[in-house]
Amino acid sequence: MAGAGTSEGGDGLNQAQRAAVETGASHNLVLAGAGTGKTTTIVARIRHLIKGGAAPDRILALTFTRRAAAEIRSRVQDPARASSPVPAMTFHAWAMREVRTSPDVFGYDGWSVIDADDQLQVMRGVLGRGKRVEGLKAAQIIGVLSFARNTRRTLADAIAAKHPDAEIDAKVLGEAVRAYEARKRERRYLDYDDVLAVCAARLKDPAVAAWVGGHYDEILIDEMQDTNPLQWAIIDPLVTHTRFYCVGDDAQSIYGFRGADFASIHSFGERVPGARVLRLEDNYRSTQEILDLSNWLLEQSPLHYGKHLRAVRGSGAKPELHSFETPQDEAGWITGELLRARDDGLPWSTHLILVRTNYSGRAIEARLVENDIPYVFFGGTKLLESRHVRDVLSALRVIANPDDEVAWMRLLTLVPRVGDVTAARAFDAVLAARADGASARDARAGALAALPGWLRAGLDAIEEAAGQVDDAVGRAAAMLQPVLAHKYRNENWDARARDLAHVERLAATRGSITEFIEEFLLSPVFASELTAEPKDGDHVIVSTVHSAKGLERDWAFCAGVSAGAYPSARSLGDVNELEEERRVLYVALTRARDRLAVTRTVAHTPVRAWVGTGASAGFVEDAYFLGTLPELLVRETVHVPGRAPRPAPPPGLAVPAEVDLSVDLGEL
DNA sequence: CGAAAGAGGGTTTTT
DNA sequence: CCCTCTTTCG
Repeated sequence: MAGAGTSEGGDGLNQAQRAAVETGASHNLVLAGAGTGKTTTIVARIRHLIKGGAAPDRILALTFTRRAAAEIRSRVQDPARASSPVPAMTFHAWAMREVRTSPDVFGYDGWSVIDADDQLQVMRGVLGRGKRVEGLKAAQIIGVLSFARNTRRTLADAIAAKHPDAEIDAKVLGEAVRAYEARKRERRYLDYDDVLAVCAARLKDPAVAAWVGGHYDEILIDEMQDTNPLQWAIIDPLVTHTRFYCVGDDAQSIYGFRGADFASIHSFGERVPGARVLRLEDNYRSTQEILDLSNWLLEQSPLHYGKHLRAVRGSGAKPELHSFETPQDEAGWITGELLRARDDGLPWSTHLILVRTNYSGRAIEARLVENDIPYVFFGGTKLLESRHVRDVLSALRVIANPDDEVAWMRLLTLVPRVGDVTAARAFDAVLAARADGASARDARAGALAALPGWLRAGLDAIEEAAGQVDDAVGRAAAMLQPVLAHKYRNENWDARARDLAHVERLAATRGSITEFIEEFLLSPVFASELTAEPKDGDHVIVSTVHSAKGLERDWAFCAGVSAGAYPSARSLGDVNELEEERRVLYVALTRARDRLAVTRTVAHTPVRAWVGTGASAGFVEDAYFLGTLPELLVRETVHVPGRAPRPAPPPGLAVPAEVDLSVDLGEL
């Protein structure tokens, strides 16, 4: 529990925390450094409001990741009193809930939410054969567009920010973007940014803002430093209609890529008139040695965070720095430490393993599976992102929304001997029949006549079961079972089939296909949550640093802190990106309570780089964050497996002058 | 000629 | 693992 362990008062809060919890100002910003009890304070504030008479459903806690939302929900829930749960959810989930609950206010009734993969398909569709515009691939265009929308800048500005070196004609790119927007509208798709944008646009109407704001006594926002301009556009109009209680730390801003500007938290007072700013500065989480290393990292920055964490708990063991030859050795050593700790009687929940990328997490995941160590991987592959689940859901989607082109194309190309061309023809036939007024079922009967009968029969069966979503999922999985078993025959089909059974179970309580898919999209379930131990069982946590904010454990292993990774090579040349990388590492280091083990591969050679552009550019002798690490701050161990010296050959070995290298031709 | 299968190359971070 | 390009198959 963050922030526990102080002597003042029976509620476990220190003086600064209590002041923050009981503040009477209408708007508040709590600036809280790592480990100072940020989540504790939010949770205590919510309890305080409820104790003061607020109805739980008049309080709203907004977060940026679904993990953080789950954390708040579970900690607010008082086991003693079965009060109705306080809504804690991501910005996106809340925005969508508002839109869905009040279609007469927001519109967009019957539109489908699409995720990044679907966006990509739509963009590819409008790009046509070349699949590129101005040298940018579909994914890059989506990226620029999303950056523009989240930062509320023009496309041209976003291009300049994201691709400063490329010569891109914004006009030409703009046409591709317009085509993408038109296609989305035509198919009634809302992408993630649309969900926020719809909300922001409608809240501009003061009557709508008053009405929405009137639903809440107080809106709490976790990790305020990650708020981007699009999200501010939702907050701003509500400021006069409800109270805001925001908690954040500029040193932990790591969502710049999504448009967050960590400096915006400094102007909170001007943006939100009458806001009181409170500070939490005592770290209750870590030992001083862990904070010394973290403080040192931040002090190397040209930016002035003005942070110096002080450990209330006092002194402990020095952080460890372990160097290995390969990532496999690294993963093997971490696994070995976990097993050793288990033998010493420590529970699996002692440990947190932090990785920079999903990709690098997989190597560790594999070793955990190998050793039967129960774990949950936050930020790992989401169930919905796996291909087999998308395959099955495509069958549900065409029932829920017969115009869902992406789903139709995916479903149809699953049929043997059907590729893009045949599928597109069939989809056009569906559209044409529907335009003539045919029912969805009749449209399918005509358009799919030339395709195998199981597809039509299967879709009809799914439609009949549409009210029972788990039944519908089961029918879709059954219909596709033969083709999927073939498609994934060399790719772990058995495990994938089990996933599909999980999806069926998840669907059990949902009211409609649309509701289920939307819930699944906006609050994704991680694959490992289902395949690993049950949620409440004792387990190790593997997490990307981005998903780990707010998490803490007795031991933390920060893996892959190698030269070329911190900072990553692609961030060199941009001070802002470089500093965000620094903050990522800072977040990682500050997760540990007692033992911090930083691991890395290969011997360090200095990474020299130019940082910045124009007059502000400077040459950095060693960009690697740990390149200049003072020896005193860590205990370093180099794990290079000693190569066993080869014994000398026995004396007098006969060496042939030549070896016969020709192949035996056999009988010709 | 379109579709399927196989080989090779490359990966940020989240909703 | 995921996407793309190339080769092979029907």
